[in-house]
Amino acid sequence: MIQLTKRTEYGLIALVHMAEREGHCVSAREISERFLIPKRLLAEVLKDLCRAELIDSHRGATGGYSLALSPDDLTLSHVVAALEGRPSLTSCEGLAPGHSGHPGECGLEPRCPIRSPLQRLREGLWQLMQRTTLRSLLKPAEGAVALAPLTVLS
Amino acid sequence: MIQLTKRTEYGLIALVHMAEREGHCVSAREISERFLIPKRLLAEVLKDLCRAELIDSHRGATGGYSLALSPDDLTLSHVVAALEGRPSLTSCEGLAPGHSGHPGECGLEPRCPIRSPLQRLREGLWQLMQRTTLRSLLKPAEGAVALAPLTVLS
DNA sequence: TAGAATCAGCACTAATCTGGTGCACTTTCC
DNA sequence: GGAAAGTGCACCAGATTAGTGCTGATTCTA
Repeated sequence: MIQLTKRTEYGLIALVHMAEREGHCVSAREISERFLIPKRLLAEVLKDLCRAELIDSHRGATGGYSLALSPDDLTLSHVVAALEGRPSLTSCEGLAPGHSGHPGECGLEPRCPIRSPLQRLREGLWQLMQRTTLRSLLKPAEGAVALAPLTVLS
Repeated sequence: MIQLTKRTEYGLIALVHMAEREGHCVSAREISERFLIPKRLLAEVLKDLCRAELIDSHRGATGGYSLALSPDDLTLSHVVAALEGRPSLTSCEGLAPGHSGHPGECGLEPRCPIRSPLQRLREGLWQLMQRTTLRSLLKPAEGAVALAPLTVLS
């Protein structure tokens, strides 16, 4: 399915909130109460974002989370990679374009006719995510400009 | 998850095969044997493609399927829409940009901060699929040209 | 120094989705 | 009339996702 998971959704909401509170430390409780997100689940998500070094965590009574990157540098691709892993459009796609990893992964290997073109498509989707910065998610009106033209050639 | 389902994958493989045999009638059995796809599942997929009027079916002993559209007009967006439904990146997105359908669908309705920007992103993804024609999937080498530049503005 | 508030780690459950199958039926060609 | 093809509906099993429980570690504040 072509859909972001709830985890990614919650992660993005949290990141947007942190960006608007830049400089401050935001607790999981605050976010979960404000946006009606299950607190425990949000905590899992934030933990993963922390492991991916997209945010910093601060323990203790007045602890919480804050952005580790500027909203201009943090992109949707970072978030998706941290919470879902890098997307592979078809089951037989390898990781890198070179695809030196698991050559036998695709049962249709020698005859699969759609593999290589779909890899290009995935690259296009990935570019789209790489160009979608957290900043562009902040203010719906302004953000539009940040979604730059995308080319899917070669 | 950002991934096409097996159904879509099988559908694309079948469509590519039909395009290469344009004019002929291709049976589900032929495709399933050639590409090692479970026949019954493929039949389900082809049925859906038929309902979406992307292919024509011909019953009887020498029956089978054939393209209802030219490979230049049939796009990935058609196939995905027929087999998975139009993608909605987040759970709270409505169908149309106007979103007059289910106003209460999103529990975070008034406060969800990522909704509108992600709708724009989805539009970008959708454009990407609309510009990916069946023709561009045919010959990996030539097809590249058909993936035109994509703009995600406004 | 005690307590409260916070993050961290692990395991677990329930619901949903996906891939795949069974079977009986209809249509059409030979 | 029979074989070969598509159609319709229901069903099963495994994987994924959403969400929860509980315990422990850290750190601020009173």
